[in-house]
Parts: sequence; C-alpha cells; structure tokens
Amino acid sequence: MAAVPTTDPTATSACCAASVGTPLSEADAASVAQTYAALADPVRIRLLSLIAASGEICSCDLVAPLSKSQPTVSHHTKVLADAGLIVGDKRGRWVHWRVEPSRVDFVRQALQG
Amino acid sequence: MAAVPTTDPTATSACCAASVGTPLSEADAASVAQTYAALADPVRIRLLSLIAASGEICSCDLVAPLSKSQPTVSHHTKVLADAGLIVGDKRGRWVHWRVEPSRVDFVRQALQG
DNA sequence: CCGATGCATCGACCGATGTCAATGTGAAGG
DNA sequence: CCTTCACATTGACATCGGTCGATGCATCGG
Repeated sequence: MAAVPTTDPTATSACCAASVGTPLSEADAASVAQTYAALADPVRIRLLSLIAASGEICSCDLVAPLSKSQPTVSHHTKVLADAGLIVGDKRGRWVHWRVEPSRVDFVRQALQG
Repeated sequence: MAAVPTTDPTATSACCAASVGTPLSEADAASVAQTYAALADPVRIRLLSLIAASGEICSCDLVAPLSKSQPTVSHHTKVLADAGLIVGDKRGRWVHWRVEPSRVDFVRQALQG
C-alpha cells in the first residue's frame, strides 16, 4: 500500500540509477523481524543458551540462574516458544523445555537470503 | 546482585537435578541481543534486503521504497551500521551503503553456539 | 477433600524505541 | 558567497516491551 511515488521523472543527474522495486513485502519483513525480536533480549539469549546447554530443563530451574521473577521467566519462555525456538513439554506439574533446532536453522538461513 | 537464594536445602524430591551454573555472561548476552535487536524491525529488514539486492545503494534511493521519512531512514541505517551489518561510504554529498558479509556471518554463527 | 506447588495470566509501572517536523551540517554548483 | 541538495541531529510524541506483585489455574501429596 501507500502507493510509492517511485523514481521521479526529473532525474536531473544525481547519484544513482535507483533500479529499486520492492525489497521484501511488509508482511514478510514483519514476520522475520518478529522472529529476530525474540532474540533481541539478553534474558532470552541466556535463557536459550541455558536450555541448549542442559538439553532439557524445567522452568523451576530457570528462575535462579537468570535472577528474574517467575512471571518474568514465564513471559520470556512464552516469547521464545511463540517464535518456535523452544518447545515446552508439560509433565505433571512441571514444564520441560528444549530447543527446536529446525527453527533455529531457519532463522540462521534467513540471514543469507 | 540480588543475592539469589539459590536452591533451597529442603529439596524434598522435585523434578530436576538443577546442575545449572551460569549460562552466558550477562555482558555477552547483552552484546548478542543488541545485534539481534538491530534486525528486530520490519523497516530494517527491508532496508537490509534492499541494500543486499542492490549491492550498493545510496540513502536517497531508500526513502521512497520504504515509505518512511528521511530522518527515519537515516535513523535505521545508523542502527544497522552501529551493529556492523552495513557499511556507509560517503562520496561527495551521497552515502553509499553495502552489506558487511563477515558481520552477517558472525550473527548467524551466534545461533549455533 | 485440602493444602502445597509449579506455572500462566493480569494489571500497573516505566524505560526503550519508532516516527516525524524542524533544524543543523557539509558538500557541490552557479 | 549564496543557494541548493543529501544527510545527520534534535526534540517531542506515541507505542512497545520488560519487569514484578498479585492472582488464577491446574496438578500432586496426604
């Protein structure tokens, strides 16, 4: 939308040819950005490395190392889970978290396209 | 800080062994997170793909495709440049931008550590 | 059943961030 | 010089997002 005026016909001299169409759809860009946003927080980075290092770990063991309150940790795990980077497995009262390698790979590959 | 109570001695039974030390230093995590934060915006994603697709492009040709004001575009290029993802080359009045592949690779590899 | 426990949700606070109009800076060009 | 142009910076505003206390919702133990 927004009807980009594109290159103006009075291209006097200037610097560039501006052979520029549409880079990425705004929707696609928003989707990609949101995934990276999930990694744009120090707590979540440590959270992810914590889960990756343990292979599998429950929420109760995440609060202490992160020095954050339980609601805060719950919030961050939800963000990572919504981004598909981790997966939760509820067993009884506990939720066990593990990394989703395929999704991590997808995120990594988005950087070279 | 905060004097984390750590695991309480009355570890009745519970779920996990909690062999959890320090995941990533808070400083390292902040550094990594800030780099990802540079990619956590739709405009900057499109900006990056625009530069990557053109190989080299000046700021004047970025305003129209992005449908953002000139100061806004300038702000986003600065964020990407500060993150080391793009490099600006000032020629006369114009600044030509290009991607910094080594930095992009670094960011990608941060995902598998 | 009843209390305790692990986790999610809610509401509120506040700093961080995207956005633009206005202005500043520096480099051509006449 | 003075104007024009490309870009950066500033200031103000609105929104987003991280944080925590309080509370809700299940599950387990007795």
